[in-house]
Amino acid sequence: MLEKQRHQLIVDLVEKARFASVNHLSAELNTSEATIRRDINKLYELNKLKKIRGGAESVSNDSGIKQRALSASTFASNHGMHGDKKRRIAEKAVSICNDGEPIIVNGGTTTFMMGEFLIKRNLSVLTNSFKLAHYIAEHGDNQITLPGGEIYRDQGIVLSSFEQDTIQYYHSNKMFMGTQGITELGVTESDPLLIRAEQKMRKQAEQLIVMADSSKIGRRGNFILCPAEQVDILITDDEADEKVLQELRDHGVEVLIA
Amino acid sequence: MLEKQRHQLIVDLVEKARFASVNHLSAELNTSEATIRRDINKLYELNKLKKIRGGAESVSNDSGIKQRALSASTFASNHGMHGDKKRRIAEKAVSICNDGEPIIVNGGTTTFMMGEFLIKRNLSVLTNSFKLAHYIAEHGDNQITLPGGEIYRDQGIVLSSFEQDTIQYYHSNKMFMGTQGITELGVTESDPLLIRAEQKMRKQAEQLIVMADSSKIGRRGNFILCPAEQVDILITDDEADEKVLQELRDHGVEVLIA
DNA sequence: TTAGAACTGAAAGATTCTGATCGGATGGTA
DNA sequence: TACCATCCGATCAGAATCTTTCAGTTCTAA
Repeated sequence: MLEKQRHQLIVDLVEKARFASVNHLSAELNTSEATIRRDINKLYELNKLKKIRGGAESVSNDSGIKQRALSASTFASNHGMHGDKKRRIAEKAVSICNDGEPIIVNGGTTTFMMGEFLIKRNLSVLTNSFKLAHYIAEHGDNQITLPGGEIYRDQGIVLSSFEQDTIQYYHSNKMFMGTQGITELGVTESDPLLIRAEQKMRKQAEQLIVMADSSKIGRRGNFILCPAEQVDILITDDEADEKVLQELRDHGVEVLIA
Repeated sequence: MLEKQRHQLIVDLVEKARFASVNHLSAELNTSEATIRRDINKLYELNKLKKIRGGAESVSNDSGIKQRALSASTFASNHGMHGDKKRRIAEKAVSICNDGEPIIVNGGTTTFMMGEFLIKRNLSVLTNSFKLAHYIAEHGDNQITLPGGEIYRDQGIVLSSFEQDTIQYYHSNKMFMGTQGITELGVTESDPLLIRAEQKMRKQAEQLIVMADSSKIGRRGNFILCPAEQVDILITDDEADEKVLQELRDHGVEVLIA
């Protein structure tokens, strides 16, 4: 990571949380505390943040609050029932990507959490999630590609009614998607719009990777998206029903525990 | 690969991601780091990018860190020299649209201000401005269509390198665009990227409506976008040079004062 | 075709950055 | 106050990056 990028991330993190400790920053940016201290000193010289014992503080009172409101909504979902699990699953998902690799990410709350980890990596992302694209555009420097189409606010996605699409020029090894439920019968989704969006992108990727926290395992949603055989990898957490997982393995699904 | 091509690619990559490391660029362009460094130096001389340790940074966005927040920067510009004028011009632009009408809006700061008024109306909007789309999606309930493509952070636009595009299915009476300068010789723009984006969308609209505050009237930018004859309506403010306006009228441009 | 200019990749040396370490400073607690 | 844990700044070796130089290649114009 470039020094400038690190500086930007530090300021972002400080702005977002109002305060950030040296320890936290060094863990977050995967660098030594010495470097963080040096960075904080430089940013302090530039008046980009306040230096306080133990870390750094946001320099602006006004805009700080505004920005917090913005990002608060994005991370509000983090603290849901299965927030932590989802977050770890998202982390695991990003970790299996290779540097520089182009990936496809479908809209949804689970996949949205990949954003936090994607911005630390150098991956090229195609996503129909307007929210994810916006998050990465603001916080990261990944290359981002959006399909064309209309914005569906409720789903937070961009979807075109036409076959011709920017997507067709994109190719990737991995496509990531969330799900409402997965059983040995297949992957299900709750919203037909999401299904259409998913199917468009799925053609362009070789591996289909499904992310589902344990509450989704063995559950069935309203609409069937695809049979279990077509899933290459399932990422879930350690509370998933082992019986269902075994059935999925029998259908050729590789199961990863986050 | 020709040097010129390489330079273009480097600038593109830097624009898209805001940063690019020497290492990454040399891998991406399949050339030695020595060459990349030389290229970066040349492009730096030409002010096409900023040189930073480890790589290069996008030049468009000066003070960087603060402005990164896509939505925060939006109203900052409101308070610029011509902020009020721009705002009134944007208001006028929206006012000439008919309810329910589909319109095309090109990226840029002036056109962005249309957002504030668009959300109060019932118009269907096609825009390549990621910022504008985000603003309307958050604050309004208009139907929004985005072209597919990659996100260019500094311009805040989505642009595809391919001809095939969602845009081609869209048709509209009116296309709105800002400009860096307009004279009887034509409409000019500062950023070649914006030109590419503009020309794609222009084909889909019947009327071309240019928005330019008085400081832009009679001024010339770096790149010529189109001759004055192709402009149907010009919206400007009451301080515009009347002599230039008359010349434009003689070229068939209808001039509206906001 | 040839001479000269421009470009490229590689290597050497200078510069800057990073991570680790250590003594001293700071804040909290009894 | 005395003690402890933690944090900070200074320092140094090693790593990464930058500039310069040089030799080989490609391009250009006569």
